Amino acid sequence: MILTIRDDFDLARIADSGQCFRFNVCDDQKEISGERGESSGSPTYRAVAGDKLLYIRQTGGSEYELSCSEDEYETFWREYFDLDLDYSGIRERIDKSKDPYLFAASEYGKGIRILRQDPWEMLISFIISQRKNIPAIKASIEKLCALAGDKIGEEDDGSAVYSFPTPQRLSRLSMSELAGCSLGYRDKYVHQAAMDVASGAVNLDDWKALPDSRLMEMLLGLYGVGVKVANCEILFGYHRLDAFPRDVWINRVLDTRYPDGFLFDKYAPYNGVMQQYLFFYSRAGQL
DNA sequence: AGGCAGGTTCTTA
DNA sequence: TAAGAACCTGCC
Repeated sequence: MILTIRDDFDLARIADSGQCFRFNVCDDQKEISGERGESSGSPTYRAVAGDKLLYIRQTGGSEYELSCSEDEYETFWREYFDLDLDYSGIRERIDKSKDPYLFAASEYGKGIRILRQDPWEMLISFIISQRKNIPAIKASIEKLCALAGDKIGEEDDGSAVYSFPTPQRLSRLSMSELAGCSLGYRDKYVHQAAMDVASGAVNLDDWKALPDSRLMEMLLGLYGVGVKVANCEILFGYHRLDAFPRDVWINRVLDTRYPDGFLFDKYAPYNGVMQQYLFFYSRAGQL
């Protein structure tokens, strides 16, 4: 299907923003419609979320070609891309003269959106993320999916695409199988989280109703979840846009650029969006 | 070869 | 309550 998106929306920046680990650019000139028309310019991206698979490509200024049906777009991907929230309006809250660094970061990261990803998938992904770089995180997640997910598609080269494992499937993996996914010392965290969710002892959907402070408490009660991972889960898994995960990059920015403090009050309830701009900008070497 | 990567847990004072 | 060490693995 063809879609028009006028608000901030940049596939390359979203894919590289660090909030998602199964949203990648396709190597060669992947065709979406199947016709072998000359696909000029912009590359195709592949997004995998839960058991959904999407190919998407920018075809014009604000026009995009998606591999899904209009029905699947309306029931899933529209919400996934958070297309009902006005990100350019959020950017306009930044005062160029009063906060020049964030302004520059927001210009650099224009087009980033906070995807509405699944709490379960985000929990496992960010437990795995601790003390790993992004390629290593992605590699571990793909191994888990291949081991405990279902085949949901096939690439042009014949390789299979797998869904993210359900809690039940993941909880049934042995420790040696988990070790085979290069999880390192995180294997026990992943196993315990899968057991907790699969058994029903933890119900991540019920937690959607909790106030921020209670949600944070519950997350910190999980084995292998500390403050940073909990904040990532709150921002990316529960889409609470004021959460502000502090990792090494963000701490570096706060230390060097905001010695007198970041304007959290000013940017509420969208501090998490600002965090994404800062993270993306600093990680690109702009410090 | 040693250090480090989107941290958290465990141990010790 | 607060530092400091230990932790898997892969890649400079």
